[in-house]
Amino acid sequence: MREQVRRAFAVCPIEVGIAVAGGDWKLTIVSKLAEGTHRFGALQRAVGPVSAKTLARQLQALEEDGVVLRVAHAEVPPRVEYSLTEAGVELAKIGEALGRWSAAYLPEPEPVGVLPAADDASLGA
Amino acid sequence: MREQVRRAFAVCPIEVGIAVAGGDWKLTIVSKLAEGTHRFGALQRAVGPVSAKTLARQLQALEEDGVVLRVAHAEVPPRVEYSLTEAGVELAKIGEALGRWSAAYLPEPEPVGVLPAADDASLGA
DNA sequence: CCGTATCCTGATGGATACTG
DNA sequence: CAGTATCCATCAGGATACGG
Repeated sequence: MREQVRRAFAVCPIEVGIAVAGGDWKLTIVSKLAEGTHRFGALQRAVGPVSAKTLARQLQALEEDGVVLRVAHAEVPPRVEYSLTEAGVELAKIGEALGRWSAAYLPEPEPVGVLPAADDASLGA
Repeated sequence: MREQVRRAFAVCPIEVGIAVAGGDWKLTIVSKLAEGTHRFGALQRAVGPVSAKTLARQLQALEEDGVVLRVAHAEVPPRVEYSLTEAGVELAKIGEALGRWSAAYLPEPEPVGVLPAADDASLGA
């Protein structure tokens, strides 16, 4: 378990959860792994615009906190597969809930330059 | 809505949720407010070892993201009361779920200096 | 292919002192 | 009481180059 997580225990369980899941990309990584085992490269493409360094670090942190499982195959070229532990599966559900929450309560900002479609009313009498 | 949140929309809803709730103390603040309206000072004591500056900033962010409601009373001495919006109430539920998750899956680290109780087995044959 | 090493930047968060 | 201003340390995260 990481030091950051250990320190959060002194405060409250919610902060522990934030310490584990709070970093950028982390819950997205977990939600992608909830769909199935991914290799490193596939995961990077699935998650979005995340750098390899950051993805690797977040995966290490998640592994150390018991959320993801890492299996390296001794092959050439190398193949490393990531999946969820039981704790990870449960955490993924919370991630899904958070995604639903933001979709429900935070209106997507209109992209700049996109005008609302004209309808009959806007054409006047 | 804050710029950080706006950018997260380009990735996925989960990252939006992280952008809103991911900061240190934020979910703890929300969970405390779920127990009822708090004044600034009371909230600071309830949350834990958070500095006034950080608490004020997190509250501003949460207000801007539509999670908390801030009501300032024109009195001397000043009185400011914080409470949750409907979105905040829902977010608090996710915070509770995260707290339960960490309590269930992350074993509390033993405080340094505490030794496991000796039992018969440890005394050897 | 799967990372790590290095360097860099900006954001976060605490301490302290101060204001309305 | 409820913050804000300033300074500061730390760290998260990206870019690039390189190693196994």
